[in-house]
Amino acid sequence: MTGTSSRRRDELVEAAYAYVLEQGFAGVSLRPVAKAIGSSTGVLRFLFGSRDGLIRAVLDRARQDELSVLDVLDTDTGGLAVVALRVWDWLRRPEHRPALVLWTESYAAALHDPGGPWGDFAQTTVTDWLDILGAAQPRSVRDTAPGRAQRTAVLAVLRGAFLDLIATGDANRVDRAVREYIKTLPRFEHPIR
Amino acid sequence: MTGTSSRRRDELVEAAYAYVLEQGFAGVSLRPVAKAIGSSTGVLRFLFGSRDGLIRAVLDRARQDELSVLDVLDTDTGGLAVVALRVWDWLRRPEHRPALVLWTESYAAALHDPGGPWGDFAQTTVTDWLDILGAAQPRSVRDTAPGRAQRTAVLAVLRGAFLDLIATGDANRVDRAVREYIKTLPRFEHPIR
DNA sequence: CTGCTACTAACACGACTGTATCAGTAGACT
DNA sequence: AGTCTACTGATACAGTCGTGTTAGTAGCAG
Repeated sequence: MTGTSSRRRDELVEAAYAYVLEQGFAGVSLRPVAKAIGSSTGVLRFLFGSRDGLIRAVLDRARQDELSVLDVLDTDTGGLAVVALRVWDWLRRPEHRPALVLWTESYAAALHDPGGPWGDFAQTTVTDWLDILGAAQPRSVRDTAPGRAQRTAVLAVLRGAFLDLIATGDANRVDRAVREYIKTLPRFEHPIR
Repeated sequence: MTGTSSRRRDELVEAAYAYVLEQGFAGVSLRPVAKAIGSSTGVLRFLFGSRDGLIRAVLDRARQDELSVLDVLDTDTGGLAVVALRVWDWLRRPEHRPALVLWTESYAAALHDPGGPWGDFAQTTVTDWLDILGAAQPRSVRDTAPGRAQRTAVLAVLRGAFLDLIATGDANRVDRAVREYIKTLPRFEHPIR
């Protein structure tokens, strides 16, 4: 009954997500969360089963937010370079900063505690994005080692760049770095549908 | 008296560092740490002042470990491409994985809690490494916007790549991505001493 | 009305947290 | 012998943690 969705549960996940975006996962304990979102530990435990259940629910909500980039992506046109640029334009927006900080925290937590509520978040988020980028590569290279290496590099630049950006805030320098890297990619390739 | 170094303090920092490399910073609480390293909460508080003091000491130790790459670096020869490759050869070694996981955790923690014991770790580690990479660039480009963008991209690739590596363990794919990226850098430039 | 579902409120339990206090010891220096 | 420094050990306090329990309500279906 704890994984089931319900009206109230959805509301509380949304509120808890907003709370965690501000406070981070680290400091999440039931009582403060409950107080902040207008609930109680009893209710949270009823709806989510446990603290880990709540964290899993919020993490799912965060993942869903992360994958909202896909709405603006359209991997069928423009090839890897254009898609990479669209992703970057999403990543660099200041309003996404809290989500990226939270992403970083989740990634780190998953790395040294794979048994925790984060599960295989780190591994999954890498392969998910590699798949997304792969969809923008021409069919001829997509399943080759060079093709995998290329999208791996693109992902690495994007990840490294936003890490830099959220730490230093130096948008000009980082933005320039990403754009000049993307320029080196083959442009106007499009995958065959 | 808490920041002062002493024989016993140094031993305990070393032991605590080893412990944190395994357990991560998140789960660090005084009693378990003390027990694991053969000490007690009273002693830890005497030598480090507080839990935050202990964390700062361990983080300092970790930073010192991270900067041990400099011993193998020699930014005076080979230019940015060669230096980047040397850094990558350090990052990709399996025995450095725990340190990189810890680095990621510290970075994330510093991002959403700049007032905590991590201080400005995230910002500092970026600028430190940009400086290191900058030292490998020719003097002619080092202080230009394109030069800064270039070392920013290099750092981004390295960071993104090891994030990928420690999550997926797919050494072949990631290694190939990094090497092929580095190939696109101007080679055999050396900075004027 | 009954009964069911979804949800809420209040309180208690044992474990664990960082911090505090204070008496005590081993070793070196004078 | 005296004193100082560095360190140890034990115990205590107040607070927070996740979890458990139990009783209760509002709304709707029959």
